[in-house]
Amino acid sequence: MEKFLALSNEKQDTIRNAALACFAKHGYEKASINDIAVAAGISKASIFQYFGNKQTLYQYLFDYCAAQMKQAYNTSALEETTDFFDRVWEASVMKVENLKKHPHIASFIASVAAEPTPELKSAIFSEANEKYIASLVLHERDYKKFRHPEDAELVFQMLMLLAKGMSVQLENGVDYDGMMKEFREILNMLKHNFYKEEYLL
Amino acid sequence: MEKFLALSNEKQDTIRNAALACFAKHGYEKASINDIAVAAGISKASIFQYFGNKQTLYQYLFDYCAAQMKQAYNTSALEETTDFFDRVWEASVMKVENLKKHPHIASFIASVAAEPTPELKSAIFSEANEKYIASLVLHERDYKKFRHPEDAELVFQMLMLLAKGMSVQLENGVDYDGMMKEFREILNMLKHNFYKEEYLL
DNA sequence: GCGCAAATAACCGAAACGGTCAATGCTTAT
DNA sequence: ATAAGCATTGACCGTTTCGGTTATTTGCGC
Repeated sequence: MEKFLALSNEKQDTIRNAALACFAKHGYEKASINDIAVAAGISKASIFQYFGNKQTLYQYLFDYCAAQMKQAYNTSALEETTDFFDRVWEASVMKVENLKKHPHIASFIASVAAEPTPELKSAIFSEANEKYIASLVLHERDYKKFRHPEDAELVFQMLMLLAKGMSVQLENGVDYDGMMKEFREILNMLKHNFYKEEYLL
Repeated sequence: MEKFLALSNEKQDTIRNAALACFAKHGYEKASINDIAVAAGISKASIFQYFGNKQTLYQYLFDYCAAQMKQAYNTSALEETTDFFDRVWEASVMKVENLKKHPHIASFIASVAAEPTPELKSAIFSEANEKYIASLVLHERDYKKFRHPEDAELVFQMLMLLAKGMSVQLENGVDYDGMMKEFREILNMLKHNFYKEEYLL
């Protein structure tokens, strides 16, 4: 594996992305090293040169993704933002920026959770991370801004579902910036309809 | 193929579901007849007895899904319902009931669209169907009920995204009834916050 | 027990699998 | 220019699995 880490960063990225995409799409068993090699534009033998065997490559990708996902969120920025909808927006931007940089990590992690041999660490870790971010976004002190304070939690759950829908769209090739622009408009609209007038500037 | 149609409906269903799930998960190339046979609890040879070859089976499933999806929506009921949010609810119930009955059709159709040899008929047909339902749900005459009539279209787009998010959750094993209950609550909440008071009973 | 169709175990050649290795380039130091 | 050194790969290994066929077994009405 030192062989692989000695490569240029761009080449590492190409290979990682090819492997992540293949494993995500086909799962561990059905993704062949040859598929990955072709997708990466290198020879099959090179991959064995770099990683020794299929399992080691898979484990490496998993560790890489776990590390990358921890970096994805800037939690301190979230803590400093005072408005609920602004925090939702910030967290979404962080998520999408990360998705732009590493387009296949999310679907790879999702596919690991679906493996018949579930190292469910992945699902658990990934879910725990999401829950943690969620807990940073919704606070009780946000409730009072709502015309009907009891709506706040349901609005939040709705926004989580909305985010899932957006992720699907992005995976299907919808453009990032257009999607984010629409999402920004949705947040503004929700704010104007759900907040008391005194909290709208 | 007459051999297959002579089977009992339950057995047909078992085999179809197994095949749909395998093709949806792995795609045409990587889904093997053996996978399907094991999933269906019958022998590989039987599948060839019924369908002759892999391609014929795939084509049969595609035709079957297309036919099934046309039946899924009761458009006349939609046309008779006068309130926007009620129509959204009705269309969602139809979609979810269909998903309960035929759990793998949606993902199979989605996977056909992702085939490297895209008979893009599937994507086009499926999308056209969705667009048509959408056109039945939102009418201009709904706008006036909104506190801000210009919000109506964006609310609708938001609800479409929300539906996508819900589909993801359902595919991941979240229970149907709980999800639908939450969605009903969301719709009520939106209605109460977006409609003018005079339109709330 | 017999006849017959439905189901399958056993099998086919071909292809693809994970993995190895000797031969090729491609640098770089002399 | 050349030889050493190393990253890269085409060709190959034994094994498994592929789509598809065939010969045998099974279950069932009579």
